[in-house]
Amino acid sequence: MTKIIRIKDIAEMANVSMGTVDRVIHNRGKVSEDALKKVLEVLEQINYKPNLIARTLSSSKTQRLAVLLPDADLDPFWRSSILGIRQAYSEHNQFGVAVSEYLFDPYSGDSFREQARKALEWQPDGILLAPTLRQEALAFAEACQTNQIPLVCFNTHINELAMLSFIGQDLHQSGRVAAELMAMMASPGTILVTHIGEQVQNSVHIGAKETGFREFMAQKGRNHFEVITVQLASPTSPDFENSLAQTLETHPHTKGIYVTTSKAYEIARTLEKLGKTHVCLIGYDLIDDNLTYLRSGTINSLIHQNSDRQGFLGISYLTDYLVFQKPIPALRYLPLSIVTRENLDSYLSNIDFSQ
Amino acid sequence: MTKIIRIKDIAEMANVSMGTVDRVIHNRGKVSEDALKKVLEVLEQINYKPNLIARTLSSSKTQRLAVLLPDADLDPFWRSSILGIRQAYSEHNQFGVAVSEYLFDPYSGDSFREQARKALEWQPDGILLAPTLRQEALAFAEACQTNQIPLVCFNTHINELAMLSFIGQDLHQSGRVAAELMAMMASPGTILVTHIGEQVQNSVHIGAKETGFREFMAQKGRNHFEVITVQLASPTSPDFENSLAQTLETHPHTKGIYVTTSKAYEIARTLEKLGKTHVCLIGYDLIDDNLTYLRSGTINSLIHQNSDRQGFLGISYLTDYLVFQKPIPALRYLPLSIVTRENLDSYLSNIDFSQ
DNA sequence: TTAAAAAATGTTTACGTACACACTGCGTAT
DNA sequence: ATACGCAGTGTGTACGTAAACATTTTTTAA
Repeated sequence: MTKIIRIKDIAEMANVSMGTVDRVIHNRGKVSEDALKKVLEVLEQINYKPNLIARTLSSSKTQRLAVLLPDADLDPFWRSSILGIRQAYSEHNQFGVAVSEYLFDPYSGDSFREQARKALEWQPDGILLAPTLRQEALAFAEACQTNQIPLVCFNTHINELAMLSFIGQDLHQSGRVAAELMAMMASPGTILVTHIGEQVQNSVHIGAKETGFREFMAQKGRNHFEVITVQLASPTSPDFENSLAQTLETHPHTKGIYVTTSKAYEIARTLEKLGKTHVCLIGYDLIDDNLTYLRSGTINSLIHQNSDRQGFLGISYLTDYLVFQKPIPALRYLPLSIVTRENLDSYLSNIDFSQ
Repeated sequence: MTKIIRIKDIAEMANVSMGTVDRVIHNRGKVSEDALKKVLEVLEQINYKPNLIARTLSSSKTQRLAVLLPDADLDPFWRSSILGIRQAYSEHNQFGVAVSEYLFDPYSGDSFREQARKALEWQPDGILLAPTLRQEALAFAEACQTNQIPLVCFNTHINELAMLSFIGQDLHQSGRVAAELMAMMASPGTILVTHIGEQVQNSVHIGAKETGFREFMAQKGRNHFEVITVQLASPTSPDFENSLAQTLETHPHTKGIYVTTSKAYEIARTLEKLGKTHVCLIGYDLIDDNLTYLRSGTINSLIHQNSDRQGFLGISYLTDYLVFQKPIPALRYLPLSIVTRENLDSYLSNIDFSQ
């Protein structure tokens, strides 16, 4: 059992005071070359590990974490992210972190900019961002950089955006998983890749999924499946049902539908109305509406994006970085979880992510 | 921002000293009814949350955690558990926990008893146990109870065993998931449920899986599948291959094999030799041998028991309980993760479980 | 009734770090 | 010569809790 080495011990070894050692460790300057050298030598030699408990207790400054993500009332997809974030907060607030949520309309640049402004106004020490809007996110990231505020992003990866860490999924591979499932479950025929009233800014995000899906199908399903991309109207518009019904008429051998977003329930609802529930339907995310149809069997499988975990890890990473000054990974891909009727509950029962 | 309430504040509010408050909080006795009442009233009123950081710093006693599980060299299944345990250790040792591993031969009661003895000899403050051997585990749990050492179990649930917390999976449901997958992937015909040279003590453990599997098949696959249970020789014996070959001859319409343990690779190897790789093979756990055959396609799907996470959580729970004196859940079921060729890598890349 | 024992209560210190503050020389400006 | 600034250094206190220790009050026994 190696005895713990304290700043006091280092000071004694280097024949200086604790204050000097402290200044060296934190690069606060005001140290003579002579003393600096002596302290560094000792540090080198003994591999000093600061006691994070003591450090946290001592500098009991609360770290402010601003969270910037779409309003779950406008898109239920984000509900689970929020849950993960709150869970992380409840576990970490004892370490002196404060979390403030800024919710924006995922399709409004103005809304984003306003919330971003408010977030910065709060003078946070770290920011967790869901960069759904490309241009706006880039501008915001730049603002963070000039203000020296560490930024962690989740869910949507934007290449050029400078950030401390990204937490999300491999979208390309996620498309391949969907295709694999489709090949397992659907009979040979036409497979639709549907885009539902999507905004332009999501194109990269969704494009990767489709590429992966088609890649797998080209390799493994060539002889059995014909993949066709269709654009449907927005579910809020009255045209939605018609556009789907018409598509199914145009492609009478449709055996499967891949929905690249969390909106599979919209398709499921319409399929049930049209009496076409035999079509194999694969979508994303364990939001309530999807679960209903997964349970009823209209949705055959969902790929779980682990958004809850994304949010949880986002806060955890920022806490580790700011409070404990631990290194955090630049990229964290979460598992591509396949959810079916039978293993659904085993995912739902995990409301807690600790660890 | 609600100001933090310290013991000192409580003492002032109740008109007693800090010492008295401390005694009340920790039930140390030596407090008059009068004072007790006053303090309890204040505590009731203000919902006191102790500062765990300060608490840990103050009582800087190292907690010793003994881990008792099978030797991964004797059964590779346990390798990932160890990884999770070590990961948890590396994240928690800053809070003053020491972890010592005691590895036993999973099929030898003597080996277990010896390691158990050594573990207790070390005088641990908490124990993490994989109770693979029923009788021995029960005896050990009793010893823990008389010694007042908190016990957390993982992987194998034993009903009558008194423990602080269990971490594992819902085995019955896991069988259902396997059946669901089988129904998706296999053509109609005979499905074998194989038991490979299993020991008697595992019977309960494995029985639950088979029951779940059959339950699903009875409900959903009645018309397509015939489920037959077969007992194969141990893979270490030369009879193994023969016993499988013969079984396949006896059941010529075999379209799927469900292996209730992590030994699917043994079947896969033999299937490849026999040239019968078209049989749909479903097993458990991401151990290296299994991965090879999952990648080659001979194994169609694996159910991931998240053993790494089980180990990680085991240590985390004990740390929370002993160091931070946090309440921990009595039962924690982990997700029944479905792993296929396409989402395999997304599971493997998650070497870190933090959070 | 009083000394001793026991119970109750109060006070102090330690945990390891961070940081404000105090102090020491030394050179420069007044 | 005295005051001042300044770099370098050392000291003290706070963070909130736990636990050892010291003191007071109450109870018990002779």
